[in-house]
Amino acid sequence: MLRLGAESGYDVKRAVDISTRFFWTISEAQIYPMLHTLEDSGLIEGRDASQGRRKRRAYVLTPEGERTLVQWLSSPAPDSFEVRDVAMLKIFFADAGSDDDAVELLARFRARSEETLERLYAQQGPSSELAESGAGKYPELALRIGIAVHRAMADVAGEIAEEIGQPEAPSAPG
Amino acid sequence: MLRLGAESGYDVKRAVDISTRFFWTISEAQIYPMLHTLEDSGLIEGRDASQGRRKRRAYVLTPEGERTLVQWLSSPAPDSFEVRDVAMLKIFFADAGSDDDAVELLARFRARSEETLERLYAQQGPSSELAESGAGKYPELALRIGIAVHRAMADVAGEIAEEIGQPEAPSAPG
DNA sequence: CCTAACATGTAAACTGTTACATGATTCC
DNA sequence: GGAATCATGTAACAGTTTACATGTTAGG
Repeated sequence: MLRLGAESGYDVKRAVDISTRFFWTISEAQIYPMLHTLEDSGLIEGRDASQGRRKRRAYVLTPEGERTLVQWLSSPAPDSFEVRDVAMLKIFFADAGSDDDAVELLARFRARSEETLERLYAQQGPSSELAESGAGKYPELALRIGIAVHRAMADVAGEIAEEIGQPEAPSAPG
Repeated sequence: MLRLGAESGYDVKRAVDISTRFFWTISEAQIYPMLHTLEDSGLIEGRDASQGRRKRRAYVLTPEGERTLVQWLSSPAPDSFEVRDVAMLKIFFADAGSDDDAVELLARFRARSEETLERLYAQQGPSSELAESGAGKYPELALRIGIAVHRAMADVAGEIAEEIGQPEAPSAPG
């Protein structure tokens, strides 16, 4: 994030909240200790950037930090992928309840993705905070992947809810 | 999982590994203490099911456990959704490296989803472990959502990789 | 005979969150 | 004057994983 224009820990937190948070979150309590650790290991360098009495520390990547970042990008180690989704869990175990309950579950699942999509769409285009930060092209491509994923989730949830609502091959109505 | 046919802690772990693990994982070290906790609170009931000298404890849901499960399914509390994906993070920060590195990143991202898809497809159909366990219809629908998500990820990653490989509007070839 | 699968458990370590604590500055 | 935002930090807690520890049984 420092490489993409963030200077302070506060900046980093804000950047994460509007960009990576759909596939990686952090809390403030992690950031400040981590900045100290990174500075101690020489990957970033901080300088005092206090404005008047408000204290502030501005960091930049050191050449070694930049190298380490590039190495990490091309490291062949398997990239861990973890999902923890209570909504999916509820759908999985929905046989315990009624079909109506399950349709409700799927509706909520879908609504969640639709809401996420709205926020993701808002980040697209040249006037968004993401584009204006001049971060490069890859953050926007990551955004596109996020949109594709939530679009797929919303669509398939809608499909399934409809199928449950009207069971297949009704045996002679009336 | 006890409701879907698992009896022992070992059964639960196996069931998780072949079904929910794409949206919820657990380790063995969580299961056995949790089974004790659930038994203490009266939601499940265990009996000794040792076979010869091999000790084994078989659990079933109590009526109260069943009620609690159904309540959980219909509880209106927001369902937390967390993703932690190192591959997405690398794509997001790929401006730090070369386009070739990014294409490689996307290829691996895609391959990961394709591999996951193979395992998910293997669980579909009437001869799969999932279907044979007679768990009901919702586990299969959850599976369908997983397939849709990974299908979308693999497809969009392929698209993007192709776009980077051949930049748009080439200015007079040769 | 040996390996894989069945089966249960604990201790230590690690990661991350929530809540708390403090204070400055800007904008309405 | 008050709320929102900028800004940094710590302590306690919760949740989870890794590594260890142990023993049985079935099948090649």
